[in-house]
Amino acid sequence: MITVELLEKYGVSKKTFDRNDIIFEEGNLPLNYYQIISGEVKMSNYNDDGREFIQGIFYKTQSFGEPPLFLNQKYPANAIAVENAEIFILPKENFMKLLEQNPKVSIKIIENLAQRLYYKSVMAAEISTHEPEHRVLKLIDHGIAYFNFQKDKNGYLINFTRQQIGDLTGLRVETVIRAIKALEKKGELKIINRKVYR
Amino acid sequence: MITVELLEKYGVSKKTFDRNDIIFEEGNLPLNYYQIISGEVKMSNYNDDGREFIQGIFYKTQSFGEPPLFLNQKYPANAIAVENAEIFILPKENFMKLLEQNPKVSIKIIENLAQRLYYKSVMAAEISTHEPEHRVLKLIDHGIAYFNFQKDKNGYLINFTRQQIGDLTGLRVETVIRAIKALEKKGELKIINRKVYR
DNA sequence: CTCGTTTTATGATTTTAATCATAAAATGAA
DNA sequence: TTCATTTTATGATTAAAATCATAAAACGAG
Repeated sequence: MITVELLEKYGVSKKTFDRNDIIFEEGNLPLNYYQIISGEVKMSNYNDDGREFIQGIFYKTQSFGEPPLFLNQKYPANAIAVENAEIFILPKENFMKLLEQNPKVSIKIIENLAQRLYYKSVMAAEISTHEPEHRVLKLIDHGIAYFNFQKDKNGYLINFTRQQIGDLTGLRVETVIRAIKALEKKGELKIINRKVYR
Repeated sequence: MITVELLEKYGVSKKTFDRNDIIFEEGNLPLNYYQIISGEVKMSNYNDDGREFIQGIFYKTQSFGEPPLFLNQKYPANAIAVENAEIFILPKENFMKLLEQNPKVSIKIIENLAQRLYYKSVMAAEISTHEPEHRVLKLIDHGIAYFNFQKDKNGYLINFTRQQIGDLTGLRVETVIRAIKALEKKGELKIINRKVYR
């Protein structure tokens, strides 16, 4: 998102997180700009009985957690490393100075926020008004365009677990399993030794 | 959002829309920047059997529909006048030139997108993992902060219909009616001749 | 390699909100 | 000011996904 050179010019630091480490927590005030060097990060909420909702999954070069930074509001969700991750951390003041002094970066930020808003619009409509199979398929098709799914001879490998798909679509894991089976039967996707291809 | 003077400098035009007029439609490519002068606009989706999901409601001074403009993507939803509305319309090229030549406007845009992303994050988690009463209350509390609800001696008047609340939370109107009654019984809000106060 | 954990899987049962039916009250356009 | 439409309301019924129970397969840390 923001080039390494520019980040270093403004005093960025690096930090590593192990699988399941918390990067920041819901309810806390934002202090930094975060940009992934390597690994995978999820932003998610937990309701009172521990049920998870995944707001989004982020990969290398992507930033996350900016909205509350711009609004001086508390984080609406937690950021957690899904696998070992290396992350650039830039203190808020430095980040704001960087933005001010480099107007072209603003455009990049706008495009990034616009992209995330677009995803949330699509998924909100799905979750509210469509049945499980439709939701799952929409998530998968969005993922092919914006998550880093790899294509091989069987098609795109959807490298999410059934549980993750459930947490992204507001469905329980059993419902996702049954929806995926039904979609396979309809020829919308393939299951090759438990892995999903589209 | 953007000052009238600046908009006029870049050749903005005004257009009026009657109640239920379509401003733009899902699937179309964005051609303009829209900013409300007066009236009320909703962005919403309809599923196959006509069920509506309202992405957001916008009032005077607010802009809407920018994300696809920045991404050169099709609109993910329709924009419809909820009541007679007067709207500034600035062609895309002019808007982009305005942005380029006025870096401070970018910051305003960023803050606006961040605010909308924040709302969507909160509501997505609600819709996915919480029961009707919780969802309705969260929408109302968000509305007090960000929609233009007016306070009087009974508290904040929630000037949404039960149907609108349903379309914003993914619930059917009967469920919303029952949830509001239950919330009144619990003392979370008041119903004074059919109007909801919080 | 081994063993505990996670993931996928399937069937039975339950719960919850949707749906269906109906109607009174309120609103608004002619 | 009348009449069609919208909004609020309530009860009965249904359908769909959640929940519960259980287990095999796969994975991964040690």
